[in-house]
Amino acid sequence: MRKKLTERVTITDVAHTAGVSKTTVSRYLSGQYHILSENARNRIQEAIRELNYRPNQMARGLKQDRSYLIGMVIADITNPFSTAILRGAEDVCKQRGYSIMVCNTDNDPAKEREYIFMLQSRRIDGLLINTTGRNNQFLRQLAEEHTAIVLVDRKVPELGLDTVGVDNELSTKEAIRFMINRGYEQIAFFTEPLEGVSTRQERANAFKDILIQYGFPVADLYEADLQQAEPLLKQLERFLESSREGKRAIFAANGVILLKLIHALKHKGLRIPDDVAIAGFDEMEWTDLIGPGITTVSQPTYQIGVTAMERIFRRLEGDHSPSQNIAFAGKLIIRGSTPSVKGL
Amino acid sequence: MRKKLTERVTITDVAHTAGVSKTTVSRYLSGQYHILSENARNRIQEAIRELNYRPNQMARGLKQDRSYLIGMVIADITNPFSTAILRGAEDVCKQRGYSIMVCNTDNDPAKEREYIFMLQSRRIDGLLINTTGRNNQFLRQLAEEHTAIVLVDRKVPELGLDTVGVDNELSTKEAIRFMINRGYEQIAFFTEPLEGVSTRQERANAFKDILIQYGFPVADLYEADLQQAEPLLKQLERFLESSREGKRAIFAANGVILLKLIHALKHKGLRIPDDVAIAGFDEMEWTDLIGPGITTVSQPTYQIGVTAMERIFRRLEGDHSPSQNIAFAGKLIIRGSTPSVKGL
DNA sequence: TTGTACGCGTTATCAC
DNA sequence: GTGATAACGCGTACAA
Repeated sequence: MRKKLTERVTITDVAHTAGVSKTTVSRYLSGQYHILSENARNRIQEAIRELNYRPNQMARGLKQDRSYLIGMVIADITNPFSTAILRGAEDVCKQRGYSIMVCNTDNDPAKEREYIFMLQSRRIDGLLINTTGRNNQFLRQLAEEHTAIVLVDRKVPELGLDTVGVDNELSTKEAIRFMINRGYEQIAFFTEPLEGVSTRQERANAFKDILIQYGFPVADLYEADLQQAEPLLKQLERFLESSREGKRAIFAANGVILLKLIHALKHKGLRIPDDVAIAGFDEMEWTDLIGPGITTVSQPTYQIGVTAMERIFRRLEGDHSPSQNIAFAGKLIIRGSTPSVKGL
Repeated sequence: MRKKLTERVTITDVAHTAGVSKTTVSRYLSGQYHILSENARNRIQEAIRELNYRPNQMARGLKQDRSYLIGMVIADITNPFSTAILRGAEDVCKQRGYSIMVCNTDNDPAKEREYIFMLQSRRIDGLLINTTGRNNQFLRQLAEEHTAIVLVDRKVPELGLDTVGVDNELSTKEAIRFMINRGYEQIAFFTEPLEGVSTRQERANAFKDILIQYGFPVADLYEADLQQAEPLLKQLERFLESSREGKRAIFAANGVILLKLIHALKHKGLRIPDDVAIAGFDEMEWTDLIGPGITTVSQPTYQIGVTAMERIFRRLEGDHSPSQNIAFAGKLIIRGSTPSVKGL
């Protein structure tokens, strides 16, 4: 056992110096002031101040079978989309005395699984997860142990869990329709691999649907793994070769790929929008500063975080209603990267 | 007391189904395989798998007086600088089975204090903090309770704690010297309020020193609170009115103010670098994409996070050597926003 | 209004 | 190699 060089102050110490019992102190700590004599209350308060006592959450948690801990499992904390959500989630947690444990998975199912286990060991009360979709059995397990789980951004219908995100179909259709109306005749949809990620699939499907609806002959859908740089470059070149400048545009399925595409275009010496028009998901702090400004679909990320966390607390408070799927409206922000095509 | 709808699986359950004692299971859990018979080991392993047992970290923590928890207190998790550090810290933690609890303070000392108390209640083993500098007494208290504390980015000399960051003096001087050599005759230094924040002070002082060294008559130092938009705009206008285009440049003390300045310049219809040259701290994902590219001082943020966390673990392992001040070299990344002045 | 006694799930001690 | 037992710090029946 670890040597305690400084003896920690416990509830017993407080009880002693206040001249009352542990029970009374415990009542004080949980705010049951009405059951306490004013005398006791004052003495306890004084003792706590004097001893600098802080209740041990591990002991409380053990006793109450509650950790007051929320796990947040995200693919990449470096992604502004994720941190904005985290920000919202954190604000709500703070207010309630909960803390958030962050876990970064890099979209790696193995890492995700390890984290789920760890969080399970810590007896988290709630979990906010942007899942790889490859650990459903463990998530189900967690849910059975009465952990309140909310899926953020990515859905897994078979799990029947609360979900919070943006309305992908509507937002994508609005954006693509806008581009069609601006006169683009070749519109490419760039996305990370679709497999298993609902968000990407919903956006890709919406893209295809709307193109069909407008009588486009083909849907140029490009999937690229972003682990390395080449796949995206290859796909981009494929598109550029098969299209004519002036009437072509790119739509990026999320902020990460949007950024990489802009980098790639710059690298190839192509101008926005003269050589290629571009737009995509995720408003970021820099999207209005690049070239003529980048047209984006903005998601209410902070609000998503707040809402997701509020659902968790609702569940923790005993709400057993059927699972909800909360989809916020995205907002199309039109900028110079998608001007009307010449001659319209 | 909370009702347990599902009985949780405990070490006792595992012991029963494996037909051994709790002690033996505990030994298994802590990896003392050499003391166990192969028979016992197999049966325990099987029982754990079958029951889906996960050891309760709260109970372990309570017993061992260790939480395996690290607190990370940052001003703004939305700032890429902070998340990159978090990323590094998280990677190191994961490897050791520790978890990180994130706390967002908005640079508000009151919030910071609340978080320190909460983390204290959770008996965190380590703390990585980007402090407001206003809660020194509580940090000292934490340190006395043998929490390993590492200050990130901002120093507080009086606390005598380990510190990890960038070499502000060197980096700033290199950047300003570079701008002087490029021919700028009026260089403004923009920063958030200096008071209490070592990083800002060190950079501001380095700026003044180098200007004096090169015989500049005055050091144009502008402080602006970024809570609202106007103060910065006012300061910017003040500089623009007192300087001539073509020979003037701005240096931003960090990434946040750099971004806001670029926004402000765009808002005022000023071109970079024609009307004003600009450079500043913090390389970000977009700095090479804006206009001719923004000259920046890049900090090894991920490495800072890794290093800070490694120091925490060093301390936890019993290293009692004097506190260190680890300063990484910044890297000047030269781009088009700071061209040579015409006529040089 | 207050206090006694027990248990939460785990590990450490000590004996076998 | 193994196991009984006492703690860790707290909350809560139950009794007073």
